[in-house]
Amino acid sequence: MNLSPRQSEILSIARAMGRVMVDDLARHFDVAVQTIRRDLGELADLGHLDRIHGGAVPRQGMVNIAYERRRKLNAGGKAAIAAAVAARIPENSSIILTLGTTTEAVAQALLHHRNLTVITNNMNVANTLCANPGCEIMVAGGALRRSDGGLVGALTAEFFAQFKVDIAVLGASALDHDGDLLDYDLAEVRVSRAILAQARATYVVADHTKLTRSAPARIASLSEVAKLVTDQPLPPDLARRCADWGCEVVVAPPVP
Amino acid sequence: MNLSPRQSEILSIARAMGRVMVDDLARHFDVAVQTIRRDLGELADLGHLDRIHGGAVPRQGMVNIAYERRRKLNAGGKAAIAAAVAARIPENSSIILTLGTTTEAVAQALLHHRNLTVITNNMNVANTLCANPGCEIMVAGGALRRSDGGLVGALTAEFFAQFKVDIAVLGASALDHDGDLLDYDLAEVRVSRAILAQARATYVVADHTKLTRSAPARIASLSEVAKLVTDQPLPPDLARRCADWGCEVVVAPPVP
DNA sequence: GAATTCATTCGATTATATTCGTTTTTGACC
DNA sequence: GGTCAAAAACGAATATAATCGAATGAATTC
Repeated sequence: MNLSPRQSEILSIARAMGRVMVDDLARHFDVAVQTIRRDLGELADLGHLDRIHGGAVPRQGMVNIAYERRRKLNAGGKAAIAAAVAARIPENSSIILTLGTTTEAVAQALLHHRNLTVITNNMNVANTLCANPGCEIMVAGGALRRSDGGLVGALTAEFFAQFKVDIAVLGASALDHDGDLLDYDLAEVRVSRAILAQARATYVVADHTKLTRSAPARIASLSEVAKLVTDQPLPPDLARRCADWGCEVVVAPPVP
Repeated sequence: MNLSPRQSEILSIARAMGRVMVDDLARHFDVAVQTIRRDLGELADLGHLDRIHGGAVPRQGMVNIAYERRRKLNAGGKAAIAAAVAARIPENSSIILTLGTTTEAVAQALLHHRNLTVITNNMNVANTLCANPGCEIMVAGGALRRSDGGLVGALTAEFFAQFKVDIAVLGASALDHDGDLLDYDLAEVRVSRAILAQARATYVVADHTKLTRSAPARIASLSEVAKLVTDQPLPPDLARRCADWGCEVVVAPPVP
């Protein structure tokens, strides 16, 4: 999409002033505030600006817009799941955190746990948990994927093979009606499978939006998993299947 | 969640002053103390601050004060060295970047190189080069050291053993008169030695402050190194020795 | 134990998303 | 050129959501 002249000017004003306000811009261009809002919204979608209440600021850094948007998608549900998972991870334990925005929310929720050992192939998780001094962090080696800060590939799987942890927190791109965990990227699936083998218990985190999606590669079945933590009740047939498998389904209560 | 402008400013005030008080901030921004409290609470939840009674202090996680200071120390010299090194790294090549603030400056200077493969055990380097889409990044696995974002340990050394690169850019804590590269941490030294073995050519980066320092562990001798890039001429005896060894000494011209 | 400071709730204000109808622009065709 | 239909841009109205400040009682510091 091309920028309108007004949008270009908004952008240069924003960059020059460090911040623009909706009202000021509406007066400056003599248009309605809704029009300005639309412009700002589009500029934000294109990654040029960040919306703030009442205006916008030029975006600094952060390479990946699509990923930022994914992170905001159902942020409430993810926070709820994260809190529920964190409550089920005891202090003084060792865990693996994998890729995915939900997993990153779990890392946020673990900021105040003490004496954790966290092994992760997610740069965002590592950066987040840096702020928790009571947490030893092992970063898995591998090729860095810009789109989400993930470390993937054969070397990553090998790395995980050297550990054995209490709990693995596994993300997934999709969760189908048969209870299969699915993903888009085969390299990532291999890593996930290696992780599954190295954990005494596996918790899968997946918000309800994952139930309506599909993906080509299969990671595992919920039958191999100890808990599924989600934010809305499962469809009855899947819930029954989980019960048969002994996979505990945790529906996280919303956090206020 | 995105930080509001006020939250960002609170954060930078906190980092600059070492501490912020609720009342002061409320007066400074001309808002109610409850509003400030809310901001501080959110910043604390995000791991940026720690609440104390009446205010907050910056959380020292990865935002290591000592490290930040080291990074600012002789920043000009480091930038000069970085530019000189970047000029000597051709595009379409594979390199290793190790720990150290000077190495991080090199990463900064490589932001516009194309088609690089960079292998690093430095989280800061990885985060920086994320912004360069023409650069494939491999992150070495290992234990994350909060003080400098370094990945160290036996696993890290093993990881590097699987690669062979054109150039390794090696940092060092100290450089003594005999031309020995020294470091404080034995685990890091092991990694550095593993790297030395995996590179067709090694460039050592060390600004002049490293010449007056010492450290207990020996990484290698300059005789094993192709180039030493520094920011001020070496003492004559060391310069002569480097010449004998065939180690080219590059004195980087200051950048304007 | 007195005084701050804090967390929480509530309501008021303001900003936002969304929808809809109007105006303007565009481009194709006669 | 002129006409028309489709598309885009815009503004108004509405419901939703975010922000802020005041009030309350609990927790804390001294």
